[in-house]
Amino acid sequence: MESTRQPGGRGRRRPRQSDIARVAGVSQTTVSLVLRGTTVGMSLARETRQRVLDAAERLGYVPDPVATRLASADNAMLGLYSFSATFPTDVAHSYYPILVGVEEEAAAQGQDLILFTGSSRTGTGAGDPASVRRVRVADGCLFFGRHVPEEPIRRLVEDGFPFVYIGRRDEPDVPYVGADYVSASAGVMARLAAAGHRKVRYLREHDQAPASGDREEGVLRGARAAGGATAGLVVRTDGTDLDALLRDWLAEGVTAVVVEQTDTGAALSGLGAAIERAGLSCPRDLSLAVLGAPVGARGRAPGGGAVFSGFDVPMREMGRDAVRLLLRLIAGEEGVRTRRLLPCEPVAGGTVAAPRRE
Amino acid sequence: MESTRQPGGRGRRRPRQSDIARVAGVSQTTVSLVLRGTTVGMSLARETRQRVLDAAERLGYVPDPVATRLASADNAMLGLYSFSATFPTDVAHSYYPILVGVEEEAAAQGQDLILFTGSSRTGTGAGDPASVRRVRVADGCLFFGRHVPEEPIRRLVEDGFPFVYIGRRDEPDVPYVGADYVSASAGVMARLAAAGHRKVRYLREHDQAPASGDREEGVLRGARAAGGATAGLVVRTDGTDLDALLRDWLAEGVTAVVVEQTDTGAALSGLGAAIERAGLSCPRDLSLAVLGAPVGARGRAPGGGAVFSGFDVPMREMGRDAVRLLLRLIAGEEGVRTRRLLPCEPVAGGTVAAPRRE
DNA sequence: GAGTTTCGTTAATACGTATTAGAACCTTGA
DNA sequence: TCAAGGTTCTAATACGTATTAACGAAACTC
Repeated sequence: MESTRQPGGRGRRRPRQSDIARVAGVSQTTVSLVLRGTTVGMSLARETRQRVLDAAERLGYVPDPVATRLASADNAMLGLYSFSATFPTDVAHSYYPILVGVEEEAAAQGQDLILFTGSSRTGTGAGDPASVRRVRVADGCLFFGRHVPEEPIRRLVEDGFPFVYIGRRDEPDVPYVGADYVSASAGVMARLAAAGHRKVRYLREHDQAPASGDREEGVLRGARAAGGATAGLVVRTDGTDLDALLRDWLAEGVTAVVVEQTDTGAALSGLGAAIERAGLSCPRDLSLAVLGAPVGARGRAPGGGAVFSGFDVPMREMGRDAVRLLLRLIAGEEGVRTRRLLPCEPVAGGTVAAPRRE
Repeated sequence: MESTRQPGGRGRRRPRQSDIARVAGVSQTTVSLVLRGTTVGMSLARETRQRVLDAAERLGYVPDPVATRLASADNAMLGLYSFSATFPTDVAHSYYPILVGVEEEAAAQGQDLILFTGSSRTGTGAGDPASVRRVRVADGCLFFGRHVPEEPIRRLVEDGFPFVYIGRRDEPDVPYVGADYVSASAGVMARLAAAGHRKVRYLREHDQAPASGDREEGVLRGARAAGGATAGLVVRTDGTDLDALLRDWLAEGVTAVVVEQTDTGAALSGLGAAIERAGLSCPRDLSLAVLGAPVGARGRAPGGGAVFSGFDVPMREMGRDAVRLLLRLIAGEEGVRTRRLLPCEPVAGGTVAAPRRE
């Protein structure tokens, strides 16, 4: 690729501090001092300052983020690195609200966002250490995605580069902002028990992410607390025939199903379709609770336009909080709580009712 | 702020090329040549090369991406500036597929994206000239959003800053990648006429964007070509009572309605609701065509799960193509077609049928 | 009026890598 | 023996900004 800074022909080269210096009749150092805000002990004549500012304005100067960064300063840019595609192609892009929150808070804090792309490409591999290292052009970086290579993250920790993970992590020393899936999931089980359900099944996908493990732990904890039967509680959906599963459950006297909500939402949509195919209605024949309401699925519950019962994942707030935490880390603040779990809002919804009496 | 590069106390400084050079007993230049792969005309002794590689391996060298970018005069960063919020909060974020396309192509081309939020740091509005000028931190920039302040754009053109608008623009000298709404809309009218419709109405929102104007022009052109009645063809929805409108249309013998699809999709959803309230079915009682199928509205057509008839806006491809065009502009290529209109895919759909015979 | 402080500015350098223009040495051919 | 050419490497510099040390001039002290 041709150099950006030597555009052939018409296009003017982008102005740098030395250009301003020439126009204003001062040195590059002075320009830097004026634009950067004087360091302690430095003072500049008001008139000189104004001349520099005018020249900068006239030339349309904007600092080069890379050079600024190399000279070791902050450039008001936060990185955003996703281990899956940042903008997923399928409709159920469950991460979208996180982006909204990140953008909101970044804008409010006067930070721009650098979206690091290519993290999902097969060629370099998502966790390619060299790929992750790019994030250093930013002052700090947010990471998200369910599956994360540990090696590059460890490197960043060693180097002392400020970053925050969106979603709970097991590795020590990794700052994160996550959701308290354990409590929220236990709460869902408690509400099912309170509604009278004694035989409940938990449908989750085959997944190793912490977010999945936390939900399962919460469900099991809630089941124990409710004293209900827990044998065979958990079922994974890899290749399962959901229609057969549903029949078996009903035959066994299962009155409620808890479904994990993941990126794809495959388990939920699959089960919903099975319920409709069986000619059943929810919550009349079967109560349904969802752990983390799917973003696009409002009013899509089988057999009506009800909102799913369960809880809401505070994705937007996670995004916002992650930005705030990252900025404090960048600022080098002491005593910041670097591992945070946000509470999930319970959703009463319309897909859970008392079990039908035979 | 603490420097990232001086990890306090024990942590050893990251090795750089000069460290390798010292260990291997060569110059920094040689290290760079070895690690980067020799440039044309350069040759290195196999033995030297190996010594350097060994030293690099032993020291755990990883190139500093910031320095690399500064030295190669290529930040590999494209800007993305939206005149509305980059990540709209509401569900019908019709721009989303554009983002998908932009990210895909940027990743494929090894470019990162800088997202500008409009109101940054200065706290000024989205269209503020000072705000727009900030995009110059990137090598080039993509713009999108229906309503655009012209002044800052003109300024960028003057300065020769490479940028591409996503969506057609009227201003001369503004490179863009848009969709050919005129042809596509005319095509929809032609298909309606071919299906036997003689009395058609066009419902659009009150809007000044080129995308709206193009659709109207296409509809009118298509109507003329079909020789149908065009009097009172166009109706705008600002505050209109859609139920009354619908009644009138049916009384007049209107058999098909063409609806413009915009950001909000208000016209379409409003009309759909009116049709359902009137107890009518589509396409039995009224054919419905949409100019640019709404992203989230698949299977939401009134009275059934049909796909809307009309055309698809190739948003993803627009995003990809815009990135490609921008990179060619940045490279200073000559003879690039800088104003492109992409064809829209016709969608047969299920909401258009032959008019009902009385 | 010599010494000290303060003010306003700049020269020099650092950051880590890429690239260009040779230097030093060796081989070859006449 | 000398010029021509090739091979292997390095010195110097560029990239654009931040920072430190220092300098000249003016203002103050005694």
